[in-house]
Amino acid sequence: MEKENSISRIQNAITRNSQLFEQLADLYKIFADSSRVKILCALTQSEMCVSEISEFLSITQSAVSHQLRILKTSNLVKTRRAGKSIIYSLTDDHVRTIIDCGMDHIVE
Amino acid sequence: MEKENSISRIQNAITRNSQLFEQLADLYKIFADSSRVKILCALTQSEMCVSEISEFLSITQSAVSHQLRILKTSNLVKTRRAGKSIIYSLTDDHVRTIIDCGMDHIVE
DNA sequence: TGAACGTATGAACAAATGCTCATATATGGA
DNA sequence: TCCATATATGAGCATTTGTTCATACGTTCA
Repeated sequence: MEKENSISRIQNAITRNSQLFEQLADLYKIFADSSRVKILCALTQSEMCVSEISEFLSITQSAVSHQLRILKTSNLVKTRRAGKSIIYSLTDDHVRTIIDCGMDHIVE
Repeated sequence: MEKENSISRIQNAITRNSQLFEQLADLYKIFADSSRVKILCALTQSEMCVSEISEFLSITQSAVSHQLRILKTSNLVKTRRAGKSIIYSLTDDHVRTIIDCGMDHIVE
């Protein structure tokens, strides 16, 4: 009986927060691609412009731009113009935390 | 110049650990679906059998089973038989940590 | 052993995803 | 103003992914 109630509470929490889980899944979707993870990880160390990222990760400039757009739309990175280049950097430290969190699990 | 070297070091680290980023992305892929996140979050609170999960999340038994297989293959959940039921539970606390980590970002 | 229940699984299909290619936009310098 | 460089973007395409449906497998109990 006690377990029943407990589970009911969980169910309520989950159905009530269904939208929250969508958001959570959407956040992880962003990290669920190796190109994006590499980009984010690179930006963890230093801000970079598109061509730098492209060269270092050996990914097409177009592909990098496409991914950066996703990252920017999600507010994980921000931009600043410097002449002809556009320099990307992390919006805040959450990215670092999330990556570290995943790394911890992998190296276990 | 100093920045050049710094970036080179990052590049080396990234290309050398390319496989690591694949793994990281693969890990996040698992959390990148709302059904799986819900399942994992439910299991965060209590172990459950398939039909319980199915009922609580309003997801088909078949769909739940398919997702559970993915979670088990990834070693995020473990199973134990109890009569006709198979009871699923989290393998360890990493799942909790990762979910919390993402939640922190969302509620910011 | 046979029926009922709980779970797993394969095939098929629709939707989402990430890349490439071509091209557009924007900036700086001659 | 014209050209080169840097970045963005749309269309097309192949791959991946999650669900459904049908069915198989496994356990319990009469």
